[in-house]
Amino acid sequence: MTSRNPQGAIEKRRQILDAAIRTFARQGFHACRVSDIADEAGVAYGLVYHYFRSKDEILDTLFLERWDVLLAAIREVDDGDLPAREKLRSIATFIVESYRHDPELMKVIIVEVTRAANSFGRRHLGKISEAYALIAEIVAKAQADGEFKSDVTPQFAAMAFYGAIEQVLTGWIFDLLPSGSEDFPQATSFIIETICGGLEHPAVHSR
Amino acid sequence: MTSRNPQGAIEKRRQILDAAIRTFARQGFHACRVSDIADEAGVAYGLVYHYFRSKDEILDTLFLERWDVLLAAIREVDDGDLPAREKLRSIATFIVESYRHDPELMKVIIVEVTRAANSFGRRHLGKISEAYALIAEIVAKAQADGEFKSDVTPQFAAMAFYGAIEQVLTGWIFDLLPSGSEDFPQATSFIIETICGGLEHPAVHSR
DNA sequence: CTGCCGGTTGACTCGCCAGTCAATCTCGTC
DNA sequence: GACGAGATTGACTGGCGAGTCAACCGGCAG
Repeated sequence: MTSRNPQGAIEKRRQILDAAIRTFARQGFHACRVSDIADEAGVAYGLVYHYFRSKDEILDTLFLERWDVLLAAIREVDDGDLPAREKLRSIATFIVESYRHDPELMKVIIVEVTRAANSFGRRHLGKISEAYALIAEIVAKAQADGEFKSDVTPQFAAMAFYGAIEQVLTGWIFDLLPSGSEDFPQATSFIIETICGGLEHPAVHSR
Repeated sequence: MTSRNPQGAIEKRRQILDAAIRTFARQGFHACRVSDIADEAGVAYGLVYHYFRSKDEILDTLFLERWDVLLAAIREVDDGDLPAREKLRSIATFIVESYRHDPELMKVIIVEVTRAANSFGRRHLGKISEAYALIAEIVAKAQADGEFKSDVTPQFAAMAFYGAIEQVLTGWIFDLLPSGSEDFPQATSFIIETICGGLEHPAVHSR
C-alpha cells in the first residue's frame, strides 16, 4: 500500500520543492547546499534524499514540471487558427505572465537551466529545443500562408523571438529593467510589435 | 628589474590564457580543473598560480579583455552619424564576426559569463550593462530624430536586440542552428531586418 | 665563479559538501 | 497492544579539487 501517506508525503515533497525554488533563487544552484534547502523547508537533511535521488534531481523536477506546462501551452496555441502574430502574442504573454506569477521559479528555470548551457541546459537541450521547434513551426506556417515574408528561416526567427523574451525576463530578474505592473503587458506588446513587425511584409513606402 | 622576462613571461601568460579558452570551451568552467588548463598549456600546475591569483581571475581576464573591445567598438559606432539601422547593423556584424573569428572564446564569454547570471554574470553585471546602455542610447537618439517610433522604451529595445543576437549565437554554439559560412551574414541581416523593421515607423497599409 | 632572483615544478593540505546510513519515530492494522 | 512499513532524523564519510609551498632551475650581474 502506498496509502500510508494519506497525502502527507506528497505535501512534504512539495514543501521541499518550494523551499528549493526559494533557495535556488536566492543563492543560486551551485552556491546553495542541500542543507540550506532542508533548513528552508524545515525538514531534516536526510529527508531531502528520501524524496529525491540527488540535488540535481530537484532542479530537474522543477524545470520539467514547468517546461511541460509551457510546451503544452505553446501546442495549444499552435493548434488554434489565429494569425501568427496572435499566436506569438499568446506565447509571449504566457511566458511573461509565468514570470509575473512566480518570478522566483522563472528565475531558477532561466538562470539555472535555460541559460546554463554547460550544466543543466545541456542535459535538457532536447526539451528546450522543442519549444524553439514549435515556435519555428508557427513561423513556417505563417510564411506558407503569406502572413510573414520568407526571407528568414523559421529557425532563426524562433531564436530571435525567444531570445528577445528571455533577455527581457533576465532584465527584470536582475533589475536592469523596470518591472512595475504596467511594464509586463507593455513589454509583451513591444516584443510582438518589434518581432512581428520585422517578420511581416514591409509596407509600401518603406525601403 | 622586470626585464628578466625579455618577453618569455608574457608569452607564457598568453599561453595559459589560450589554453584556458580551449579548456573552458570544451569542458565548461566548473567542470574543468586547473590541472586541465595547465596540461593543455603544457606547463606545471603551480605556474598557473604564478600568473593568476585564482581560477576565477583567468575567466575574468578573458572576459574583460574581450568585452572592452566590444564596448570600444560600440562606442565608435555610436559616435559616428550613420542612421540607427546602420549603427545597429555594425554592432550585430561585429558580434557575429567575433564569433566567426574565435568561436571558442565567444562560447566561453557567453556561456560562462554573460548568461551565467549567478556566478560571473553577477560580478560583471555592470560591465555587461554598459553595452545595453550604449545600445539603448542609439535607440533613444533615433527616436528623438524620428527614425524610430517612440512607443517602446530604448531599454527594452536594447534588451530585445541584444537578446536576439545572443540567442542566435547560442544556437550556433549548441548546433541548434546551421552555421555554414553563408549563415553568418544572413543571420546578421535578418536580425537587423526584424528588429529595425519593428522599431521603425510602420508603413501605410500595414495593421 | 658565485650569488641572486624570477620562473618553474608538482606533491601535498585542507575545507567543503553531496550523499550514506543506522537509529528513531509515527501511525495504521490486526 | 504490538507489529511493521514508511517517514524522519542528523552525525558521519569520502572524494574532489582549489590553492600552497618548499625545492629546484637557469641565466645575468658583479
